[in-house]
Amino acid sequence: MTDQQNPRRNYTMGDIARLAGVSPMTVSRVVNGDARVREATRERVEAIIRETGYVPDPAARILARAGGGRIGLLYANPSSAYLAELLSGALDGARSVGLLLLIEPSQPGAPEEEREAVQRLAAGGAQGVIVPPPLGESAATLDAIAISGMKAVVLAAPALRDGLISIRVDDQGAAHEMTRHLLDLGHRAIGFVEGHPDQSASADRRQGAQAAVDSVAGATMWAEPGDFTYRSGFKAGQRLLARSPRPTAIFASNDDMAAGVLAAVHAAGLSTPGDISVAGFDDTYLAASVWPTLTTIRQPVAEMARSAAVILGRGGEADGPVPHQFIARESTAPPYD
Amino acid sequence: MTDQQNPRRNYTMGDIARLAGVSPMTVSRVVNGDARVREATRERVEAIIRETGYVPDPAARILARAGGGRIGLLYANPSSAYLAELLSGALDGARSVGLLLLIEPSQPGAPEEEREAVQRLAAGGAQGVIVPPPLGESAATLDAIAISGMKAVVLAAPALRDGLISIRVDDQGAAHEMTRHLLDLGHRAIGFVEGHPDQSASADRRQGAQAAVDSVAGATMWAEPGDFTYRSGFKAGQRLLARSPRPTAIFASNDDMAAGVLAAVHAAGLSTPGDISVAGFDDTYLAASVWPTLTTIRQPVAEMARSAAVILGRGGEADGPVPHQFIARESTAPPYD
DNA sequence: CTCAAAGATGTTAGCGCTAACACGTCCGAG
DNA sequence: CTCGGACGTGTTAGCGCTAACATCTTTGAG
Repeated sequence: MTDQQNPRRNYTMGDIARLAGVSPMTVSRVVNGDARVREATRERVEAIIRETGYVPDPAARILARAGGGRIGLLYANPSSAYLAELLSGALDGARSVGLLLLIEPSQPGAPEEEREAVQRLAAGGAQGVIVPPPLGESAATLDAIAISGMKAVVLAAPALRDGLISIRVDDQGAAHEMTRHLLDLGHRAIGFVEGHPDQSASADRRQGAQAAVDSVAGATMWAEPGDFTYRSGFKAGQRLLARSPRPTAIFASNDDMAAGVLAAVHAAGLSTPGDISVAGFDDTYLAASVWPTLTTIRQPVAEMARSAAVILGRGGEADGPVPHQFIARESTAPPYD
Repeated sequence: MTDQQNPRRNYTMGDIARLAGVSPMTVSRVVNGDARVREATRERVEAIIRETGYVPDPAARILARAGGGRIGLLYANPSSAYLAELLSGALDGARSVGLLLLIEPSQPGAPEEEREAVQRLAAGGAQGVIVPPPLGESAATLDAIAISGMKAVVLAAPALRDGLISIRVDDQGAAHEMTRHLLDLGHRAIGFVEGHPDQSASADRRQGAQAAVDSVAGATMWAEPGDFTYRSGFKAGQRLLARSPRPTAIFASNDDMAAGVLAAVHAAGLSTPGDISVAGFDDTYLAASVWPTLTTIRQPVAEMARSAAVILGRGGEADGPVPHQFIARESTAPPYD
């Protein structure tokens, strides 16, 4: 009955269909890239869509898919440096496969909270869930996911359970590469700051670094524990600087800790990279903000999140480790000597 | 009380209605807190809901409200420290008033991108939009919002256009309070690092600080420009430390810059708070991570985002400035002398 | 008691979209 | 020429929920 009443209403699929002289179903096919549409028809519809700026209503889309088409993204507060990238990537990936992204805060370390976050996602109708670190190695979260029956893609962590899909960089290889860089600059006494012991990437990175050091005669590496926080990096840095002989380069397992190391170096009255080279890992926002800017390894978080969303939507597997990238900045240089 | 019931299949409103022996409409009324339901009925339905763990399908809800019930959240990359809090708050607020939150990345400084982000939100059917800094003071974003006809709540910025609602702390008062703290400790030569000139909070904070300094005889303040980045804080810190007489305390307009100042202090071979006290603003994650931890002003970002969502959903106004909180940590102490 | 105004609940009709199937066309094999 | 089937496109029937109105049930004033 009500034909054209609300002027400020957005176009619906029906409007587009009318304008293009086809049925709504054909518009739907065009929008979803269904192959069985004649080229001429497709073009006509696409022209109208472009003209009107039509965007299909996600809610209706989801609903029509009978409860399907929803995926969840868990997020943990502390990794806030990640968050923006994680979010853009996941949002983008979800949009590209026509999924609704449900976003749910979790609280790593509080099993009950973790469980509830997963349950809320399941209750919200999510069929799959993207699990960023450190949740991907938490028993509480993984158990809750298993019970819920959702598919899951874990980011930057191994697939600890059957059915999990893992998307990660080659931590060991990347750490090897960074260490190699320090060795090539001429450093022989290298300090290493480990990541959180509960995350397997920590061990991987350490092993990669160690392997590189072992491959060069006369090179030594001292490792200090850390937990991926600025503070732990600061303390580990202090311990490493107190050693004698003092390392001429310090490689921290992530950027936050590298920034902490930087503070420790300065607090000790030394300079970077003049006295001590410092390297980080992840290439978060921080890496390019601190002074001097950090030489680090770029982990394509947005890309990884996008893939995760696509995999959850279309099915399919991760195809091997995600490529990382070595980023040379100001914090590393040859040892003064 | 976490029942371990299986969330296998998702219940629909019809299921709940059948189990409670009422019509779906009555369940809808209970779920939405409609007053016109007999107490006995309400209780029966609520019991079933609790038992089954039923959660109404957001997509269906939105759809049924005929395009209504959607609000958008713009987000800007650089403010990543904010993001986690912003997101939790907005998500929470949206949920509490039954709205779907559309999240859209924007790119402050790129007018075309900003415009498109707003348009995507409008095309997605958002009726209102939450605008975090620095977008709330960008002409491109504000114009696009005005054209789209969406309501908008700007966070931490003034209402630069008619119809905008602003939610912010009393920047001037908070800065006054922090400066007062430094003065009370005995500092008389105070350095101030300004925020980005395009954000009005920068001027507010500066004025608050200046007013406090002016109220104490013999106290002086030197202000250096900055732009809210770590790097600008570092540089401003260096300039302030080069002054003579050297300030004994430096108040940076946000935590990122305060961290930069800290680095500058250490790079100059000085210590905090022994030689120089340092204070920040915002109380982001960083403030509690750096060493020494920063004395700062807590801005309840999550709370503000939650209110924004609720205001967009229910209508209503912001009621005056949001209360801030002074947080004393390790980075401030009496001047050594 | 009666009747109408409240009060409580049910019915109907979609919201905008997409499965699943039905219906043309047009083709080449027989 | 037929006819089966491939291909394009339209039709039908909801997905789970909520406005708007219809339909009962209470009330309590008169």
